[in-house]
Amino acid sequence: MKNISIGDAELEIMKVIWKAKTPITSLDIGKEVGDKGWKKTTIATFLTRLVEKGALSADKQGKLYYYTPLITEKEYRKSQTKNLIKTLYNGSVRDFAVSFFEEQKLSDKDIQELKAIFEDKGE
Amino acid sequence: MKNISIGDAELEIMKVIWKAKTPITSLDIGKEVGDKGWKKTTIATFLTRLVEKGALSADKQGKLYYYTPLITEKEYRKSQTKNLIKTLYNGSVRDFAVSFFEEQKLSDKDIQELKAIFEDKGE
DNA sequence: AATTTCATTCTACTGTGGTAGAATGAAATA
DNA sequence: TATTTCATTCTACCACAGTAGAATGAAATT
Repeated sequence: MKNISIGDAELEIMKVIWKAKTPITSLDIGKEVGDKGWKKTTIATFLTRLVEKGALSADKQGKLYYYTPLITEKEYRKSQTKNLIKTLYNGSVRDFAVSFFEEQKLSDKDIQELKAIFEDKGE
Repeated sequence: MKNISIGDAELEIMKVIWKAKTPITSLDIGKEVGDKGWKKTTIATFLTRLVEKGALSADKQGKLYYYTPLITEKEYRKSQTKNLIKTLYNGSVRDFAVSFFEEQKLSDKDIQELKAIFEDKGE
């Protein structure tokens, strides 16, 4: 469970792959991130590095590689959140949660929803 | 309100300065972070860079510089949290909050405390 | 078969952060 | 005053991430 470090640009690639739900080629990735203006080779570099880091696996099917995530988006979000709490709140989830709710503006509806989650947890 | 980027090691320095509450010299910073095993010049580099980035101000009093934070720890925590939500949850505080509480294990006491905060907010 | 196409690989440049030795300059001390 | 001390500055190296041109190799097309 090593902490893979994924850069901002690399993360955009991961997001596309996560969203795809099924193995995807660099061609399709390129289409998805077209708005970023990245060259094909740039995307290829990101893919290579993500594979090296163990964030993706690459399977050659015929002439193309199909990329599959080795970490789920959920896991990644969780590890990043955990890391932020460790780094900024001394690892105290409680401290984080308290200041989070003090500072973020949540709508009444959001609060209701969270209360509901708590009720579930309380059982 | 530009987003200052502070590295992990630099952040350790910031933490010491935040904790100090009052302007502090690199000498005292060095004492505080002694366990990190950083050389004096390493700490000096961090300080210089933090000043360049606008995270600190440096005031020469007599022969020494006294460093003062230009961002508060609270502001920094907030901006980092906001950034994480933007990066990983499409900017939706609600989505973040929901999955956060679904995944983190909070004690009953923590939950009580959070409920209390909600009550306050609800008024 | 010759040529074009195009994904992948190789190589490389840039900026930033972690790290620190060497040089500097001024105050403290001998 | 000569010397030592020591914070600050200068310079530099490495790793990593962002970015992409050039080379490669194999399939598709002519």
